[in-house]
Amino acid sequence: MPDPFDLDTLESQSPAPAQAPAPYLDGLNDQQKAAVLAIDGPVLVLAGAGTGKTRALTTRLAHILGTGRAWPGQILAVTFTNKAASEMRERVGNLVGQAVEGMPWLGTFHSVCARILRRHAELVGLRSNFTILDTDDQIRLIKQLIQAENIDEKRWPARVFAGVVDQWKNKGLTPEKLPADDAYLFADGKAIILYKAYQARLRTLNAADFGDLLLLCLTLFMDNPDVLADFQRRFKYILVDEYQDTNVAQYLWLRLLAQKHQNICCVGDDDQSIYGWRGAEVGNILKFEDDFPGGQVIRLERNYRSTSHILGAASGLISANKGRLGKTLWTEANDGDKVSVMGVWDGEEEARNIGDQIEDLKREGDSYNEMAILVRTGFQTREFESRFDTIGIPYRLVGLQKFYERREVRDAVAYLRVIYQQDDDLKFERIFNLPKRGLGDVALQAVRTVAQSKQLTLYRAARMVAESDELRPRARNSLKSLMDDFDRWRKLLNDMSHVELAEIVLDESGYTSMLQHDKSADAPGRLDNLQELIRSMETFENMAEFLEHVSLATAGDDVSQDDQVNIMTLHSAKGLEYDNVFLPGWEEGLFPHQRALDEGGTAALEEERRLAYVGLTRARRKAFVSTAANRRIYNQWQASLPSRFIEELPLDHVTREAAIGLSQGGHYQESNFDDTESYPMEWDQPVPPRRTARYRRPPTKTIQSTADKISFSTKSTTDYAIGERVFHQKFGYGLIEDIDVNKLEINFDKAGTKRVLDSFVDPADQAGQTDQTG
DNA sequence: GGTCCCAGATTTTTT
DNA sequence: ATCTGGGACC
Repeated sequence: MPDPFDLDTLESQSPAPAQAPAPYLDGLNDQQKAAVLAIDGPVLVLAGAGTGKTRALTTRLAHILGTGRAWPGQILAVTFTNKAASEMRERVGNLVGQAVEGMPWLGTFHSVCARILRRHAELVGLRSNFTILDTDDQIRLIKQLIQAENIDEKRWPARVFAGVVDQWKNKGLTPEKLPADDAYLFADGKAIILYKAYQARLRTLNAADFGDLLLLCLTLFMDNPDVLADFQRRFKYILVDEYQDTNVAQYLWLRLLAQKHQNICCVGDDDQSIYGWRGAEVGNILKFEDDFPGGQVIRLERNYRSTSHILGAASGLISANKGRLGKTLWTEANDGDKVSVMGVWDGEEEARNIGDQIEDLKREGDSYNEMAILVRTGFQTREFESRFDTIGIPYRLVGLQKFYERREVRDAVAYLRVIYQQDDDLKFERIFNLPKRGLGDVALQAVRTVAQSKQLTLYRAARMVAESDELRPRARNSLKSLMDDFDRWRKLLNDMSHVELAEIVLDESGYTSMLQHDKSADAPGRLDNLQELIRSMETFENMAEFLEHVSLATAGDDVSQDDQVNIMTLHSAKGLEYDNVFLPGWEEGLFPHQRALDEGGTAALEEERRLAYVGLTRARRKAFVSTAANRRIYNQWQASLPSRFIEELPLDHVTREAAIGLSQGGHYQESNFDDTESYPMEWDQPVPPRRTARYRRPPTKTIQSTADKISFSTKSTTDYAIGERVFHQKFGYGLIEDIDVNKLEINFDKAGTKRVLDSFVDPADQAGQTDQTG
């Protein structure tokens, strides 16, 4: 058998086709079988939620390998996340055994591109050991460039430009291809200059950011037809997961690679496209048939996951979207319970309610692991955390804080990277004075100057500065000792395991003791994380493998064994499923999110709706939607209307109820809630069910203004008028000059003209009476 | 060079 | 409310 890693011996040969029986087809439905067997030519598999996509997909891979159509090394299989990639690897492995080991091209877009680039780095101006920058490094670097260009950093923050660059790279735009108008996206037309400078700087540093991995790979292919031809010949079969999430660059990349054999299979679901905001093009999946004429489209429509009420509710909801490819999901499962829609007073009551429901379910025998709370935005988890802490429900926050993004982990990795590869200037800079060792701006500047004038890496320059009289004795000695440490550690690289070395470095660098002496509350947690990092290193052969993993990975995907309720955002819930799913915060402005309503138009609203669809379809047995009448956001109370998505749920599949807090006082009319004519919820008097110390400012005023409205407005209005005199805690008295929804432009007597939110001011004649309630 | 304080910002997330 | 980054001050 030829070496699957060697391009030249492979060329276009393939293993002898074998007519093996196909036991793995047993138990697949007809559509799934079709998706497995349609091997030649372009195929689009439209896989609805819960239709057994992964099973079909992995079986397809097993089928290609099992029938001898291709060697493992001739299959390109790309996913978006490491998690999806490893799941696929594992499941294919279960079907075909060892052969999966030889599938070097099963991975994320980024890891596959990195692999290709490391082979041909010199063709795009890099060396094969190039560093992969993460977002943090990227922003750090851009900040330097912005300063160098004398651009006001306040007005034009580095992180914004990082976002702009990312968008360009997602679209496959190199600085040369950038439309002239795009220059004005940042810093009054200097955007192109900055972009060029940034790219040049990356090349000098022998580094690539995430976007570059794809973009450079694309450039490599387009500028080097022979290289492209090699890969085109090699990849006899191409498989793409979550095709609806591909961006333009990825799409172009795939199209180039598929050109020769045309055996590309794209799997996805247009109804689950929720990453448009970061460059994903639903268009890619919608125009598949144009791009690949003669391609087959196979629909997986039988849902194996949810009850028919849940499926009915989700299908009804998503049917409000236009421009879908269209699928009709069906199930043979029984009806189950209807989707519960609950109205509550505020976020606190919502958390209390869901907590109670969870306890009931647990008492009935369900496990916490099979329950999930899916929120729209991160801050919504707070309310649940504190409630669950109080009543003792165990929970885990999924995917909210990424392991490798934690500061201490990044610091530790920076040390290891500099040891392994001393020319990593950015990482060197990161730990230059960390822990504090008396090397501040002056020292750093001195090193930079030398590096620049002598064209050296920071590391080498630092060595020189340490030997010179450049710095004062104190700093000089400190630097010298740091450089000696690094030299010593580097020698140890060959003598001991990467794990042992990491322990020694953390210890000797003083990083551990810095944390041990840190009296802040999170220091112990940080130390734990370092322990965890050391432990996770053991799963890698050597330092090189570990570092490559860290660059491309985010997760410490160790799902703990305990029985815990899962709390996560809707986005990170994609691809997961639970018996019981709670969907809190279905309110206009929160979900759909205000920002989507404000700036994204119909497209953004539809994406929000798909997000709701994703949320509902995560549930196997029970789904609980809730909507609060009041919500505190950034410490401001806001009255809110039920999300339009609630209204879009077909009545046959939902039950609507109000929480105790709303019905008890008689202010809330349940009949109103059941009657779609009278949506939104109404109440006679906006009296909160109870007040706590934290409930400082009952949202009385705003509620009255929204309560008489019948239609769904996307913004709440203010009840102030231009010319009205108001009082502000901080700015004093002033006159309203302009109103934009709930933002007031006020000319203050003393403070001048400011823009403030209406909830911060009171009518001048009531000043001092309305705050400090409770 | 280090510490303290204030202003400003705060959707969604991968790699 | 809470976190971060930058600038002022010791």
